[in-house]
Amino acid sequence: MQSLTLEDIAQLAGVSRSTVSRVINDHPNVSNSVRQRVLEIIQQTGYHPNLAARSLASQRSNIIGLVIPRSVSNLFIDPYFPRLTQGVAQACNESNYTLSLFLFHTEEDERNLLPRISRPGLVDGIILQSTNAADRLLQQLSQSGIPFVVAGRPMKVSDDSYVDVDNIAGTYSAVRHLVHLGYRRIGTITGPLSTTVGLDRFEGFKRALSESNLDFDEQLCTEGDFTEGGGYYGAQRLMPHKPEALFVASDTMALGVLRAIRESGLAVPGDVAVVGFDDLPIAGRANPPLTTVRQPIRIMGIKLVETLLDILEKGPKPPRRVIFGTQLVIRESCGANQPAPQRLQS
Amino acid sequence: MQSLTLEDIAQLAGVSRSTVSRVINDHPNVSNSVRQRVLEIIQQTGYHPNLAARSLASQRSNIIGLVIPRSVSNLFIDPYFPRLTQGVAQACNESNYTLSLFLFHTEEDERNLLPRISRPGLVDGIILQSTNAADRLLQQLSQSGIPFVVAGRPMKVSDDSYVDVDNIAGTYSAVRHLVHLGYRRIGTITGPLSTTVGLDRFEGFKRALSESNLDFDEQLCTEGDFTEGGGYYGAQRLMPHKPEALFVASDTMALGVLRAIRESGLAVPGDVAVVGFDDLPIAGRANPPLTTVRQPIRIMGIKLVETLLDILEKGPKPPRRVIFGTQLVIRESCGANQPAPQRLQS
DNA sequence: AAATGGTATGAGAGCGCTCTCAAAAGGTGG
DNA sequence: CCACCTTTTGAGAGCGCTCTCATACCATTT
Repeated sequence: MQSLTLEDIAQLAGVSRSTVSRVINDHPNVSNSVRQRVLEIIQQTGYHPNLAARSLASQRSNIIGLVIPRSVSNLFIDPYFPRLTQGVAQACNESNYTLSLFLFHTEEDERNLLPRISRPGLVDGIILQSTNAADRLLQQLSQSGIPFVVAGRPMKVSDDSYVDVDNIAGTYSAVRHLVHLGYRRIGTITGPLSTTVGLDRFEGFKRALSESNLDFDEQLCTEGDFTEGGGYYGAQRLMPHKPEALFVASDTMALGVLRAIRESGLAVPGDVAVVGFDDLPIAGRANPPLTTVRQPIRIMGIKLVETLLDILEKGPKPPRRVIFGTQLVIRESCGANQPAPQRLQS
Repeated sequence: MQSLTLEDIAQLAGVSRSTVSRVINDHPNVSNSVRQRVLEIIQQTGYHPNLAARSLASQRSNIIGLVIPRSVSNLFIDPYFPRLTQGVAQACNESNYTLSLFLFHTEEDERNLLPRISRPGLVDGIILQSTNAADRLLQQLSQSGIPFVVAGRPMKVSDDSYVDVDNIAGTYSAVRHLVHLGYRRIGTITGPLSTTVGLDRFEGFKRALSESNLDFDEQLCTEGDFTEGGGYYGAQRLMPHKPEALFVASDTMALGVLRAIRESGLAVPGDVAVVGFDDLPIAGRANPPLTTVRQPIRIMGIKLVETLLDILEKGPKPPRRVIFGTQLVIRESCGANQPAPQRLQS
C-alpha cells in the first residue's frame, strides 16, 4: 500500500498540514472539533508519520544507542547484560524511544562504529557500558558532542554522567559478613583490575579486611575476568593456599569457583565459604545456593535511560551521578546457616 | 560544533553537491582527481552524512529491527538470546546496518509497538523471534508489508521466510543415542507445546521412541517452559515414575533437572541419564557435564540478517527457508562413558 | 463600536540528502 | 575538423515532516 503523508490526511480532513501536525504532536492550540475529526481520519486510514522525515525536520531521532564495547561484548551472554538491556528497553518503550544496540565482534567493528554512531541523525544519545577500553570510546564520545551516560563509573574522572552501584560498600558488607562468621583466611577473585568495577570491589575487600584487623595476603588474591572459566582457574590458583573463605567478584565467576572446589573434592561451605556478587537468578539455584551481593541491574537500566533523557532535555551540566545501594543476600555458600564454631575460637 | 552538510563539503571542494554525494555513495562516474579531493576534505573536516536526511531521501533507513515478543522477552536472559543477538549484531556491523532491539515488558508495550515499528522510515526490515504469541504479531507484520524473516519456524505455515534448526532430527539423534546406551524408560521435559520448537523437539522424541520400538509413556512426559525452574519442577513431576533417562528440551531446563535430581538424592547419570539441547557454554560446566544437542545459535543470527538483506534486495518471493543441522555433543550426563551393562541385558 | 488580547488555522521556508535529467567535457573515427 | 558517443558534472525537484510567522477569528473590555 502506498504510504500516506501528512498532506493526505490534511486533505481528507479538510484542514492544513500544520493542523494535522499539531494534532499528532499534541499541541494545545487546536479546537476540539477539528482534533476529533483529524484523529478519526488518522484512525481510519491507519496513518503513521514517517520517522525519517520527522527526524530530519525536528533534528531528533528518538533513538538511543546502547553501546557495549568490544572488551565486554563477549560477556554479553553473561546474564548481567541481558538484564540491563531489559531495563533499558523497558524504559525506552515507556518514553517512546527506540533502542539501538551496538555490539562488536572485532576491534575493527569497534573502530568503524564511532564514526557511524556519531553521524548526526542516528541516535539522540548513548548509554555506554564502562570498561577500560571503553574509555577510549568515551573520550571520543565526549569530543563528538553526542549526549551520553555511562553504565558504571568511568575510569577517568571527568564531567561525565554515570549510573553505578556502590561496589565498595557492597563488597565491604559481604566480606565483613564473612569475618563475622569467623573466617580469617579470606581470599578474593577480583574482576579485571583494569575496570572500575573490578577495582572498586577489590577496594571494598581490602577495606573490610583492614577494618577487621586482618592482614591482606596477596597469595589469597587473584585477578579474574568475570567469566565462569576465570573463576574456575582463579580458584585453582588460590586453593593451594588454603583460604577459608572467598569473595568472588561476580556470580558467574563464583559458579566457576564452585566447580573448581567441587572437582578438588572439597565442600562449600564446609571447607571453604564462597560469596558472589550480582545475585543473578542462577545464584539461588547453584549448588550450594550462593550467598551474594544483590544489585538492581534492571532498575539501573531504567535509571540510565531516565538520566540520558534528562540530559537530552536539560543539557549535560551538571553531571548526573546515581549510585545504587546493594543488599547482601545470605544463602548457604557462606556457611551462615552452619557456622563453624571452632573457627570462632581460633 | 556546527554540523557540516553536503553543501559545505561541496563548496570546500569546489564541486556540486551531487558530486560529493556520488563520492560518498561510491558511484562510478566520478573522475579520480575529483574523488581524491573530495575524500580528502571529508577526512579533514570529519564530515558525516546526516542519516535522517539520507533515510528520507532514499527511503531506506539501514536499520533492521530484532523483535523478541513478550512471551519470550522474559527468557531474554537465557543465553540463547544474547548469543543470537550477538550473531545478528555482528552481521549488521558487517553490512553497515544498525540494529534496533525491541523487547517488551508488558502486553501493552507489545501492542503499542507494532504501530511504532510499522511506521515508515524506522526500520527497513525485521527479524522476528517465533513464538506462539508471535504469530499474532506475525500476521500483523505480514499485513503491514514490512519485509521480515522469522527466527524459528512460525506456527502457521505460510509464505514467510524463516531460519531454523532441525529440531526434530537433533532430538531424534539424542534420544536414539539414549536408546543405544540401553535406556528403555526414557522421558522428556518438553518446551512449551504452543511453540514450534517445543512441538518439533517433542516430535523428534516420539519418533525416536517409535523407531526404537519403545512405547510412548505419557507419564514420562511433561511440559516445560524453557526456564531453569520449569526443568526443576518438571523433573520433580517425573521422578516418581522412575525414568531411566530424560531428554530435556533445553540446557537451561536441564540445569534445573540436574538440581532436582541432586536434591532428591539420586545421581546423574547413575540413576537417571540427562540430555539437553542447545549446548550453551554452561552445558560443559554443569555437574555432571551435560550431553546435549548443539545448535549454531550465533551462525543462525548471522544467517537471519543475510536472509533479511536478501529479501530487502530481491523481494520476499520465493520464501527463504534455511534449516541448520545439529550435532550431538556427548559428555557425561548421558552415561555414555560409563554405560550401564545391566540395563543392556534387561 | 472600536480597541485589545487571546486562540485557531494556514502558508511557506527549511531540514540534508538522493536521484533524475540535462548540459558540458572529453574521445574516437571517418 | 566535424559528427557521434561516452564519461563527468551540475541543477533542481523532491522525500515528509516541523516550526515560525502571519492572518483570521472570536470574546472581552472600555
